[in-house]
Amino acid sequence: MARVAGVSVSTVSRTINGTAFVAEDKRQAVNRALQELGFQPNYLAKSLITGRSMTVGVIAEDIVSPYYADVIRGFEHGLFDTPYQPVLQSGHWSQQRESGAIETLIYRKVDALVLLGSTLPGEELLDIAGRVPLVVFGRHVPELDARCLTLDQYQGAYLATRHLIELGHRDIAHLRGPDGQQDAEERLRGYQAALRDNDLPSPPELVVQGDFLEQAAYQGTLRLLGNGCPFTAIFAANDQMAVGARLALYRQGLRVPDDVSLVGFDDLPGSAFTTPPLTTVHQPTYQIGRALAAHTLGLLQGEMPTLPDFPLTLSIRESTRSLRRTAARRPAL
Amino acid sequence: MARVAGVSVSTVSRTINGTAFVAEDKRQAVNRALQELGFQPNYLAKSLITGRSMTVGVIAEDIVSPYYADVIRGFEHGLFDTPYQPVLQSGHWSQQRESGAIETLIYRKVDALVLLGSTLPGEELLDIAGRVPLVVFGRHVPELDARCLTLDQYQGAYLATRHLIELGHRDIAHLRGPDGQQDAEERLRGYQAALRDNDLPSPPELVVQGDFLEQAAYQGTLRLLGNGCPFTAIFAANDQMAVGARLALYRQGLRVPDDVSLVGFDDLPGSAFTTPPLTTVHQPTYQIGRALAAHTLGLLQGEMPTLPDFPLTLSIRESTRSLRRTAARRPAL
DNA sequence: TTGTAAGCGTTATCAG
DNA sequence: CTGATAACGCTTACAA
Repeated sequence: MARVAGVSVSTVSRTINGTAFVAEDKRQAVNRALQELGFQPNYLAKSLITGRSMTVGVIAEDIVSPYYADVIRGFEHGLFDTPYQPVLQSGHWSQQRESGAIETLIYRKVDALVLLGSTLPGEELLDIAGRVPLVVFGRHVPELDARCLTLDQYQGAYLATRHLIELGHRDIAHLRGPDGQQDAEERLRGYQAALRDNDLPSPPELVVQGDFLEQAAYQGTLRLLGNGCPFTAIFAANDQMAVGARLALYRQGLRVPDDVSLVGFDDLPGSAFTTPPLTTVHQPTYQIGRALAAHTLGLLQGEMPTLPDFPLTLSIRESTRSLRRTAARRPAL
Repeated sequence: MARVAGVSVSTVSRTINGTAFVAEDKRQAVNRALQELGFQPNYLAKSLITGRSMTVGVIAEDIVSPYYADVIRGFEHGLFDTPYQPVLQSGHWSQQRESGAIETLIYRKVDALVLLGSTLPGEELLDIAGRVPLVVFGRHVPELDARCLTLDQYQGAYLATRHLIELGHRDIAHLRGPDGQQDAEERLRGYQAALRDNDLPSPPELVVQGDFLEQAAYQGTLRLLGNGCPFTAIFAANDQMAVGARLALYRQGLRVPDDVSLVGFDDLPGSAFTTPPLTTVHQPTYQIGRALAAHTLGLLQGEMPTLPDFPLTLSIRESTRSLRRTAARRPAL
């Protein structure tokens, strides 16, 4: 390449990277040779010496999940027109897979690591943060406070439940997420707090276990309808579970929202198009993705950026309605 | 590292990679030092010399789309327990973005490239195939026949339409995908062929334009209902559009399947849980992902693997019903 | 079996 | 402003 242009390799490097002034004629000669050979510098050699790979690793619990997918989209957009490239990997909800993915990405010399959800213990995350700039979403580690973006799940659940209460519902069931999962626990607490604050009972029979997926919510709703404890509304711990519940209600001939009001959590892309469109707690996933990207970029430039706060809001659509216009009743089996 | 173990760098390299026999005592010394220092070889230096990065680039039109997400999941699973790592990028349905993503990945020296859908012209793909082992899904390029995995969209659409015809429907509308998009055109052709083969009319007013998204399908269905041309069934070009149509019908007080039967295409993860569960053309996306992974692996090992055939099947659920049990009628406005 | 030394393709340093 | 030349951290002949 340098030979074709008739200059030294250093001059080629300088023209390509604009690291120093190069005389006009030499520069043109280099550019001509560049064109002619379709030359591309070797990224590996470059990174080997600069010590930076210009990539940022992103590990999502599950790339398939529409929830994380939207965060990823925001993150990607945030990195457009930036010299940095996102490199995605799945954690597959497994500590082992997640550790593996992290090691791989560090091994590949990513300049920063972004975790979209994490099943790893805090100390392990702390250890990783010592090896590579780390940004975490959906998981709070006290020692990593400035690098963790979390949403107030408790508040979101409280909002959702209060909405139902304000509509006149008194018997509100909850389809909860997996046992021990941080978000699931927070959402349960928010639900319970809203009931308590309004002097409403919260019988344990009205809380049924789920795993954030449709199938379990479907089954759970059927059990709920069968256990003899009346209710007029359901707060599902996420939209996928709300969809499962909605199908169970449909199969039992119960109308939403006429017979049972239904609220979800997440506001997935599809939730505005369920029948009826789902009232749900909106998570600004795309914006979160962009904020994570901006934060990472700042970190990479040696700044000490801070993460913004994202309050959760309620998207009120058509799956909830005032109880005052319909008689409170136990749904028919 | 070599100093700590008291051996030469070559011996370290040989123990790590098992490239040659190393005396037991030295090997142990090396392993001890490895542990002690938490040493990790530099991937960049290694790849620089071996010329292989042990990564395979995957570019999906849209990582957010549940359709591609499932293919990706299959692909990732297919690469588990393999020295190869997938590296994902989005093409964002734009030729420019897609080209950019491809260049980046080639620049990063991926050992193979997998395209999940592509908007690029065939000749460009051909050019890329000359630079790096290429596997393409959802796009057929004659010169790259052995590397292209495509599904018979025509056949799938034919199946869906014939199913409706067999149920007694005669006036079947079609919500088509974007103009010029290969799959969309094939599905339209399959729909038209099924009608023709059964001596059914296919008035152009019953075909409305869409873009594979819910919103346009919603609007399109409203137009369909307003244009005075009666129909008893809708074949949507994909599940997302079916969902949009279903909401429009709901808003107009039309029941599915009682008043209008509805068929989708793709069988997305959520389509089994819409209300009612959607009858749709099933694409074995996860299996496809695994097949693509196996094929890529074969290619990387210098084999000449062939891609399997995936016939499309119909998942008959609850959004379609026989017209014989209900009077054929023009849906009320 | 092991060590030495020559690269891999860049950028950084330092004379000129 | 430009050209040698030394790294970067590894693998792989080639010797020993």
